[in-house]
Amino acid sequence: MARPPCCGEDEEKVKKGPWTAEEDAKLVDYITNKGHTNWKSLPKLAGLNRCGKSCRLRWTNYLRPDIKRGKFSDEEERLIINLHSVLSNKWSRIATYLPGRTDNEIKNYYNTHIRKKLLQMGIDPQTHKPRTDHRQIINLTQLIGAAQQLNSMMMLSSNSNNYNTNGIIPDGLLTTNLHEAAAKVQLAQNLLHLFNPTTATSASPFLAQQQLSQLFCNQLINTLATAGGSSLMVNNSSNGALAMPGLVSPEASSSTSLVHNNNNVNGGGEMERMKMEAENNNNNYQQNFSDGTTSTATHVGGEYEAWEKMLLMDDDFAVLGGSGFFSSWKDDHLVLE
DNA sequence: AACAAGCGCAACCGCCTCATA
DNA sequence: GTATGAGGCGGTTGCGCTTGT
Repeated sequence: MARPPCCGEDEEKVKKGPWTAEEDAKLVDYITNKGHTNWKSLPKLAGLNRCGKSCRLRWTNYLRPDIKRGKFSDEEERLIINLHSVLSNKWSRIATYLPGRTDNEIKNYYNTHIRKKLLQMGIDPQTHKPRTDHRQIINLTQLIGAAQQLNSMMMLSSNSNNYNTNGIIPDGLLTTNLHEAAAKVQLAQNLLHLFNPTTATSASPFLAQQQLSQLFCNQLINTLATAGGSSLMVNNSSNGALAMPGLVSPEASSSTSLVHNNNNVNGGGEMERMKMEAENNNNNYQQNFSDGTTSTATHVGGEYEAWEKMLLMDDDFAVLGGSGFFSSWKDDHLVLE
């Protein structure tokens, strides 16, 4: 049975449409003095002929005192793109990283401004991957540069002498740790998926793109092999995904890829899967490291939050923009055929 | 100046989740 | 275990403003 409207039989009497200044004042005045513990009863108590849901939306999206209005800064825009590439359309989650901005505002901004920009650059605004249907390819040189950057990072990560007793590489060497290394691996995987020529049809008219893809894949694979060797990277499962054997899920008897299937189709990919796995395991997720040590992470406010944070904030993480890989994506990295 | 088209954004709609009885 | 309802979320709509012709 369908749920009745939130305002029930009073619906036809309830005002809809734009709010007047007088209504705004009433709502602000009431919430300032009494707060909002029950949105359903609030309109009546505040003297408003509005549905409680409408009041809530008006307050959270417009009247709240901590709302930052005005144009989004470049920094905010970059952050939104980064967040969206990881969280997909989870606007409320994205909004938590932008103080003063509402999910609705971010959603509108993305759908009107950012989406257009990405499309113009040949990037699919939903998947954040290049749109092959528009004969547009990413600058190979830049991608190989990314792979080389990954290489040097992996060299440090793969050497156990670089870690302290906490499993973290000291700042003096590099501000990173195994988790960051895994994030980089995830990047590599994304790139491989992006450019894996086997995903192109043999009838593809874009031979040049395929050749470049093949070249890039070879470069990247060589770079990764040099950096990590078989001790760090293994070929996992039939999909050819690269795995990091240091991190093993509790259920899996063999290495579980941290990096495959990060396709954002369901808004999360592998990281979301790990979270779900953690939830199904009483919010715990055990990490078994190559040196025999283990650590258990919790889902809520725990390791996965940290993971997410790292993926979102790390300047070196390619798909997330920042000052590292693809730092100039905004300006020049796309080459039109 | 008048009109059409496009754009931006506030607001709404309907579904989902979760707490509670 | 189930039903119910409030709150939350993402998708969509529609109106007013701007820009182009």
